[in-house]
Amino acid sequence: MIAKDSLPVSIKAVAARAGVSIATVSRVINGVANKASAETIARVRKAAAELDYRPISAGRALRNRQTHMVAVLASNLANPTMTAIATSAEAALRRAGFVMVLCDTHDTADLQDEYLREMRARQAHAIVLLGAVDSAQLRAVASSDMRIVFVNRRHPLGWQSSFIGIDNAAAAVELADTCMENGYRRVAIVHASKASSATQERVDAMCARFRERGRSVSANMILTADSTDHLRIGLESGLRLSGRRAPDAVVAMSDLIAFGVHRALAEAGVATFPRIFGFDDNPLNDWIAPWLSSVRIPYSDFGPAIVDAVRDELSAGRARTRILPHTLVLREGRRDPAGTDRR
Amino acid sequence: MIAKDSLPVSIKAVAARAGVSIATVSRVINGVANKASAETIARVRKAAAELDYRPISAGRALRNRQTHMVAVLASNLANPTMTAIATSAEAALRRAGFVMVLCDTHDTADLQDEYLREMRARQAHAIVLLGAVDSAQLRAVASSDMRIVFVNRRHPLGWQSSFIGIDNAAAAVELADTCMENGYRRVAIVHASKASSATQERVDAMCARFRERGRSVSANMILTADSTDHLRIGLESGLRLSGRRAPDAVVAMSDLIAFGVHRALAEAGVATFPRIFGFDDNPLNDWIAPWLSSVRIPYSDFGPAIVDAVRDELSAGRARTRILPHTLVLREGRRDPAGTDRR
DNA sequence: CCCTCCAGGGAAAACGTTTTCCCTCATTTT
DNA sequence: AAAATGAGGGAAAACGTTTTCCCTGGAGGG
Repeated sequence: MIAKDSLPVSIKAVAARAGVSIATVSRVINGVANKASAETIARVRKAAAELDYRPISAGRALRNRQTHMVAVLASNLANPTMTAIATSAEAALRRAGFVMVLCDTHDTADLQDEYLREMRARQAHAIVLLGAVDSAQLRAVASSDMRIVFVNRRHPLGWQSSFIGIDNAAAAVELADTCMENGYRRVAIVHASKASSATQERVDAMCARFRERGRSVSANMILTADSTDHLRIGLESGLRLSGRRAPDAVVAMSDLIAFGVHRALAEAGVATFPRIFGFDDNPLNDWIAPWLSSVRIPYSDFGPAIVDAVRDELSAGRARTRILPHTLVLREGRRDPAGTDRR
Repeated sequence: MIAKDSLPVSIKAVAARAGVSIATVSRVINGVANKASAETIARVRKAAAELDYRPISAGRALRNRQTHMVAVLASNLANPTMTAIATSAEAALRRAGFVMVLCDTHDTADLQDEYLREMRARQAHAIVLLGAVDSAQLRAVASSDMRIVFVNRRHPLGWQSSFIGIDNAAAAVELADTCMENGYRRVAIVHASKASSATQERVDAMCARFRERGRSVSANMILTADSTDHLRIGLESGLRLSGRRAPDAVVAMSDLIAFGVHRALAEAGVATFPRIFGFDDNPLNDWIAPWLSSVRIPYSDFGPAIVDAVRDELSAGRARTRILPHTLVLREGRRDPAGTDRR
């Protein structure tokens, strides 16, 4: 086997080896019909294969003014659910011929802006905002031709835009109903910032449902904490909760929050453990959180949906909303450290 | 506020607006000294700011034959530890002026090859192999000038190369010693494919240590399963384990494997629960796996180390090995579903 | 007063593609 | 037999940068 040239092989090299012009090579590579004889095609293919040629993407990008690159801007990669969605996106994008660049905005406008600008400069094919936050560039970008897809959280300003997510209100209603059917009378709600449309929708829908069924929702049963770290929010809220008369159930607006609550209650050594509900259904729950019931987001459906959205935005559709089906996963596993399950 | 041009603003526009040539704009943007008067610099800066100009990266890439893009090829993004490292890498790379493209090779040679070729075509600044597998392109790429950094797993063929990871042998010895100090006489070892240098080193070092201290290591206490899914490996091994006389301790070569083992034992309803050890120390362990002791990999140190490696490879160093410090995190939390902790 | 040198800045080449023209034959149609 | 058509393929422009030359004017030194 011959050692490869250390300098990258360009279309010129292939053309020379095949004895044709670079135009012909380009056309063969791109499968342009009726522009080369079968014999020429074969010769070019052979030369390309022998040299292990692959077009440098910078040249293509310059000419075509677009790369086959999709940027995923996630608000928090420490959240396993985000990475699960990103993982699904990666696979689907690869199958569709894209590569994924993954960015963590840490839920800040500054970082999101920085990345939006960077991705514009890199001519990303599309940008997926996995948990968008309001920011200057986000507004500016609306007037450009940039393809943007919102996932989980809608546009912070409510502007019309492509969206992928679950029906948060419906899921919240299901949770409320489940609580009432199980006879839980004292239900605590723990949530992160309501700047997130998802959180807002969930909390609002739950409260509305309770009231609709004639239950009052006391304000001090709705807890939150000033942080972007869901674990911490859960922990702090859980500690505050453990100081009072115990609730029958706790509904956390994300699994991470639920983890925090659970830990707080466990460490506080509460006597009776409440039923705990979450959102997302972390892929690991079956394995390590058998005490957690959760609204499962269909991670693996997100990838394909994102690819669809990216393609749609390209053609015409613009601003389609895709609601993916969620499932309420009820788990009955041990719920407290002492093993004194109440059922 | 004026609506932005929908067509991207190029260096030409800035030059026109500032009344200078594009050469000057380029030099000002790139901070080339002694090539522009203070006044000119100010004018160019102003024009660039007003147009919100940022150089299209394709142009740069073409000219400079390199992008500021680092590809991270992970063997399994479903593993939270991998994503934790990737997350750390993302942050560090961003601070260093790079963007990260994240790829999942699913531990297959085909996908790794496909991505290696793709990233060569995209002129990635460097490639980080987070769990490399042997593949044709991996061998081919050695003779090119591509910068490659191996993380966690060394080069599958043992070739000299940049490496970042922990001292697996030392950690394994610590684990073995801990087991012996605690008086665990029947210790089971569960591992994934030994094609991974990390796994190999861990298992070998543990066995060696046991023998060194005069303990025999019976083959039927070393379990594995034919899968790349660590959870499944753990589950299957755990089920086999639960059919026999219970071990005092189980050492899993990754936390995911440990999760699988734990679930198997819990579902099998074993009477006495063994102490369980893992590797990686999943960031969520403190919250949801208080029964798991684990060798903590310093995730957040990986990002900076990767950036260093990427820079080193550039200049001269080539093939430096960076061993990051691990910690054995011992947890004493409830270990079994029935709460009958043995201590 | 002449020469040298330097700061400041422009023209143009080069990077690797894709695609639009254009040209040349050979074949078919009138 | 002349004309139209079409297949096959090449030359060159264009995409947006960076950087190498080159030019000009003025300051400093002899």
